[in-house]
Amino acid sequence: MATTDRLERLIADEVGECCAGDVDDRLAGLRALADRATVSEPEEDADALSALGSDTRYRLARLLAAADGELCVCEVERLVDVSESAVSHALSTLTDTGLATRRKDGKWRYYDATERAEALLAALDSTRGAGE
Amino acid sequence: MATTDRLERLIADEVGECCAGDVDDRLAGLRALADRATVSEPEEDADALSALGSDTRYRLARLLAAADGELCVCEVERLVDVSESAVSHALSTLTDTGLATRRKDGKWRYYDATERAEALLAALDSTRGAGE
DNA sequence: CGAACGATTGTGCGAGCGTTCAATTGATTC
DNA sequence: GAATCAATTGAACGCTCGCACAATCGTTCG
Repeated sequence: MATTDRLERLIADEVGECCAGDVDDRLAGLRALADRATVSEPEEDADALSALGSDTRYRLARLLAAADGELCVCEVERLVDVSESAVSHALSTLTDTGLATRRKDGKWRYYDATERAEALLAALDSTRGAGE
Repeated sequence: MATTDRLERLIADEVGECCAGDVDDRLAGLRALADRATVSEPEEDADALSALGSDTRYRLARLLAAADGELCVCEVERLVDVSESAVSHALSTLTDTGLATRRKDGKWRYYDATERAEALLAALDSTRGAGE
């Protein structure tokens, strides 16, 4: 691990003085913080977020969430201005990352937004324009 | 706009028969859906999501949210395994996308998670592993 | 079976992202 | 003012991602 020089100076700046014990305490606090910040499946989370972070996938998720039920691919396709292939790719990604569900019915495929997608979009809606 | 052939066949499959009025009704519904799915600042949303979608930025946001107060860059820096510059870049991106706040105090810079970041992380936590 | 159809999948290319390295900015101290 | 220090910024590299195009899969119907 790196030197504790800078951390030592930070503590000295903050509380005036600093002894070795203070540095140890701060380091222990940081380790506890790291533990607290650890979640079970961080990659799943990041995958879902970056999936929703693409324009077309974001729009598709909005559409699926706004619909009061599932939508057929051929319906969604009319509402975005990308190719049919791109829509299929995007919906597959959303499904793989737990943001949409897929149901087959004959030749048709129906998609719907999952609880997780709706929760993320709701989180965005409830904090829009909030500076802090 | 493209042909309505496929949509017409979908409606015929779903409800047995289909007249021109049915197609028009469905199209009107889809247009209404598109309106409902439109939000005021979609790019802001997508920027925030893709910002959180990067591994290091996700970890940093988790740390800031788990801390009960602001953190100095030199503290955060010890908790991730990337360069100091990368941490700075990541924190700047989080700040630009409304997921973190920056405060200057002398030589030191303190960052904190915004309400928006905490809402998104909470949404992920509350839906972890939920297949839907 | 073979044709028609909805949807998916693979490929290739251009654009954008994340990282490191090097240089710089602001602020503090001597 | 020069030196030191915390942090930021810019440039460049490598890599991934999103899209369109073409081919393919799975289903339905004659």
